[in-house]
Formats: sequence, structure tokens, C-alpha cells
Amino acid sequence: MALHFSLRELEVFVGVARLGTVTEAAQQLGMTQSAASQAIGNLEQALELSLFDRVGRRLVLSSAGQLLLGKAQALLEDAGHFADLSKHTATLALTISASSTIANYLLPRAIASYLQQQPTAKLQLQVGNTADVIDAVANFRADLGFIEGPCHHPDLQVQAWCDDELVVFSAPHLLPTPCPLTLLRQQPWVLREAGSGTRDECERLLLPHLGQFEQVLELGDSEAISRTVAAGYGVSCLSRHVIADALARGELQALTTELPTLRRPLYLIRHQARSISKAEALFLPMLTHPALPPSQ
Amino acid sequence: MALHFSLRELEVFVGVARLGTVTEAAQQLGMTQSAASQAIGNLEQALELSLFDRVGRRLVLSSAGQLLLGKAQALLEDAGHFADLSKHTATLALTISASSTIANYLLPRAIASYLQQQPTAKLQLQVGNTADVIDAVANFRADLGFIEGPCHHPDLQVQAWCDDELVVFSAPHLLPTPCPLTLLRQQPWVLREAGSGTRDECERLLLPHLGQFEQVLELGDSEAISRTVAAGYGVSCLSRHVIADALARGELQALTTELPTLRRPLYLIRHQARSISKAEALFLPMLTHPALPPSQ
DNA sequence: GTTTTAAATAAGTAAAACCGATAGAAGTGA
DNA sequence: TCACTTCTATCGGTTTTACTTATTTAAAAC
Repeated sequence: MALHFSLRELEVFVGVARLGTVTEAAQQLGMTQSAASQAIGNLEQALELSLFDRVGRRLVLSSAGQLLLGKAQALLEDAGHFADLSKHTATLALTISASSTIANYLLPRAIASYLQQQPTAKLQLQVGNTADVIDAVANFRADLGFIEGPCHHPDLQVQAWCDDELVVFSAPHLLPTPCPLTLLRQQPWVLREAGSGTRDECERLLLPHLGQFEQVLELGDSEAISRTVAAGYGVSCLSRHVIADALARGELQALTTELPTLRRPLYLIRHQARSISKAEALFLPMLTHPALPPSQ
Repeated sequence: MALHFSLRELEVFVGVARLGTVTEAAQQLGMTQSAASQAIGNLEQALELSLFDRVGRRLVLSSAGQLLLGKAQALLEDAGHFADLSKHTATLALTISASSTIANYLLPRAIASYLQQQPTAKLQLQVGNTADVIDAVANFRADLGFIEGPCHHPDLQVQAWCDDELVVFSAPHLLPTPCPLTLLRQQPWVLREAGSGTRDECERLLLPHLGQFEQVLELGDSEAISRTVAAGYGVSCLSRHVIADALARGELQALTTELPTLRRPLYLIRHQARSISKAEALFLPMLTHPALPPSQ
């Protein structure tokens, strides 16, 4: 069943209740007294009750009117908030889906810059593996996706964004650096779980040269891997961004090897059917030119 | 500044967002696909943003749309509550102003009966002295007023409601009963403050026979007077309703005197310019024929 | 390619919101 | 008491908006 009153009528109701006269309320609302009077009449008819008692040439709120006035004001206030939200915030709503390495180490700076420039913007960041991200973008659950591996979904635009360097590392002094491949082959490896983009890349880049991992400890979180290796167990291969802090603090050492530099491209994906929203237009430049200096 | 969108448009928005297609939403809302499509278009124009992304021949919520959908639903829900309130409750809104004796001892039974029969009704009871009550009714702050003394305000309808018996009483065995007037004249009196309807009536009824009160303790609350007298100090004169419990428990004794029975009429007042609301029409019979048995 | 299905648009119509004018009623002041 | 003012309600007419039917356009389905 439809609602039989309009927000405009509520405005008139509240105006008349506040100012006490139809004439003044009409003036304030930029309409004629006639229109305001009719609006009140229509609203009373729609609600099937008297909002005002006509006493002399004055309108005084009836008990019912008093009770409804508060609700009407609240409703109008909410409607105003709705309009404000749409003007100031909702245009800048953005949902991003990204794999964990990117979400944790590459995006924060861009996000911080963006939100600093657009303080009213709403941003949602979902973290998932590559398949999750692709699915989210393909099914409109996210506007933008960031993945570490390739993507061939027909509905998606895939765009190379930046290169990520994978670094082989160990605890300091555990191994010599440069480190010969023969020595590396004998180490136990600490890697992300199968299915993770980082793991896939590690295997794609390393296995051709190492043959096979001797022994593998799988940990679901990069930070956990970093700490485990720092504690002296095995070697690993992760994005330089992930271990940058630990390297700087001397808790880990990067191992130079005979391998070529291990680079992988990171991709930005969008649904090709979707137009670029205002929020996206403002966010995308932050990826390459963040306004904030690097925080570390 | 006016709001540039309507509740109807929000209904369409929510409908389309929920059902995923304009056609279905239009059907459910009892309008044509064309009208629904236009409503969405108008709303987007009013809010100056895209609520949906047109992908293929389907509409999927944009990020902005997602954000606004919840707010829109909440707004519509509130609007529905507003309509419900007006239908079921607001028609039964009633504000009563009464002097304290009446409010505390005469009205509770009527109020209880009324609210039992009309569980959704809203009732507000203000307590004040006779002047307060008259002012509240005359200035539309109350629908109904109950007073203990006369009222000659030109805008008000005054209607005798029932008689109240004033009783002279003391602590048990403090005085003989019947009690000669000569003895009564020597007692200290405990009375309500000047300006109270009960005090005025006491003076009007008693002073002609007693000449003057020997000594007067003024207390602002009838219950306080009752307890003070029960404690053995002086005599007083209050409505029988106030001391009924104490009399029954033997904490006080009513004094028979040579005075005629002390009766005063209680009045119901209304603003003559005001029509009788549905709530009033339902409440007034409760005054004379409460549905509940006397509770004491 | 053909058919089907859905959204957007066009054009016309019905409904409503609104305005100007005015009647009626209630205070105001000589 | 009688004009005079002020405020509401209502009438007739106009503009605006909402809606309908018919058509166009584009994407899926076959």
C-alpha cells in the first residue's frame, strides 16, 4: 500500500506548527498561503485526522498534531540527511576488493591520500584471494579490484598497475649472500598457502630453477611468514613491500641469488560495463601519485 | 531549501534495488515500467548521481546506490510508522491537566479504565493548581482540565463533574467525636498552602463557623498532611478520597461536628472553541462509568 | 540471424500542485 | 458600533508533474 502523504506536506505541517500561522509558513516556504492551506488540508485528509484545531483565525496544534509533529520533524530531518548524504558522500562511495598483500602493503598510502583529500568519502576495502577479487568485481560487489595474478574474465578490464618485486630472504647470517642455488635447494621453505597469488608466483618463478621445494611450511599470512623466518626457520619469498620493515630493522636479510630479479606485475581490474564514478576518478590518481609522502 | 525528491521515488528506488528489474518493481508497485523508469531517472537527477549502473539490460546498484539504499529503506519505514501512528494512535492522543487531589485520587481509575480499553492511546497528565489548569486549557496546552474551584474564564466551558466531600479529621482518640466546635477552635490546624483549591475550600467552608484558625502548619502535599495528623499533631480537613485508606486502617479518625456536611463541586473544563476529539469522546464516559471495579 | 525480453524514450493525458482572487470570520482601533 | 485589518478557506484557472500507451533500442536467448 502506498503512502498517501508527501514530504512537501510534512514541510508545510511543520512550518505551520512552528510559526503558528499558515501565512507565515507559506511565506517561509516560498509558496502562497493558499497552497499551504491546501497542503494542510490534504495531509489531514490523508491521515484521516485533524492536525490543528481552528480556533478563531488561528490554528493550534491538536493533541494528535502535537504527537505527530515530533515524528514529522524527525522524518524531515532524516530526509535532509539523505539528501546531504547523496550530495556530499554517496557520490564518493567506493568499494575496493584486493588481495591481502596489496591491501596491506600497497593500498594504505593511496587510501590515506584519498581520504585526506576527500574526508567525506566512504570507502570499503574487501580482502580476498585473486579468485575472490575477480568474482567481486565481475558481480558488482566491488568497483575496483587489485590482484597479483593474471585475469582473463571476459567482462573485466585488466590493467597492469605496477610491478612487485619478490625477494628471497632468510634470517640474518643464516645463509651467505649471494647464496648459491645448491644451498637454497636444501633449505626448508615457508610459503603462503596454495591458491594465494603470492604462492602461485613463487612457484612460477622459483620452481623452474630449484626443481622442487625440499620441505614446505604453509602459513596463511605473510606477516606470520616474515616472523617465522626472522626467528631462524627456513627461507621464504615474499613481496619486498611485506618485509621492507623487517629488512630495515635487520631482522631479515634479502638473499642475492643467481636467479633473475623476480618481478611480477600487479593488476587493476574493473568491470568494463561500468562507467567510472566520481569516486573512482578521484581515487585512481592516488595509486600513482599519492599526495602523502611515503609513511615509512 | 526544498527537498527535491519524493517518497514515491524512494519506493520505486527500493523496489528496483530489491527486485533487480524495473519491470518487476513497477508491477509490484502497481505502475507501468515506463513510470518506474522515469521515477528512477528523476530521482537520480534530483540527487545528481547514478543510483544504478546500466549493465546490459540489467540495473545493478552502484556503490552510491548501495550506500543510499539502506537510508532510503529506513526513511520509508519511518514514513510508514508515521502513517501507522496517525491511524492507530494519534487519533487517541489526550492531554489532561488536573489539580493534584483530583489527579492523585479521582482520575487514576478513569485513566486505567480508558487505557485498558484503548491500549494504543497516548495520555499525558499534568498536575498543577487550579490557576495552572485553567491556563493550560485556555492556551491549548491541555485538552481537558479538572479543578476544585470555580472558573470564570470566558473561553472555557465549565461543567460540574462530581461532588467531593471534605472531612475534618485527627489522630484516633485525640479528640472526641462528635467534637464540639469550641474544642475544634483550639486545635492547631494542618492545611495545604494558600492558593491550593483544597485550602481555599477549607477556608470558605470552615472559617464562617470557626472564626479563625488558631495556629496553622502549611504543608504542600496532602499525603504529608495526612501523615502528620496521623502522627498526632493537630487536625486537618481534606478530601475524603485522600484519607480513605488511612481511615480504613484506623490511622486517622473522621470527626463528626455540628457543621453541615462539607461538600464542594469538582469541575471539568474544556476550551469552548475546540471540537471534541475521538480520544475525549472515549475518555469522558470513563469518568462516570469506569469499566474497572474500584481498586480499593 | 531471428526471436525474446527488458530499459529507455516519445507523445499524449490525467492528476496534482500551485497561484490569484475572493469570501468569510475574527480580532483592532477609532 | 463600525470601519479596517488580518488571517483562513475556497473557487476557478494555470502550470507542473506523474502516469499511460506506444515505440525504439539494445542485450540475451535460441
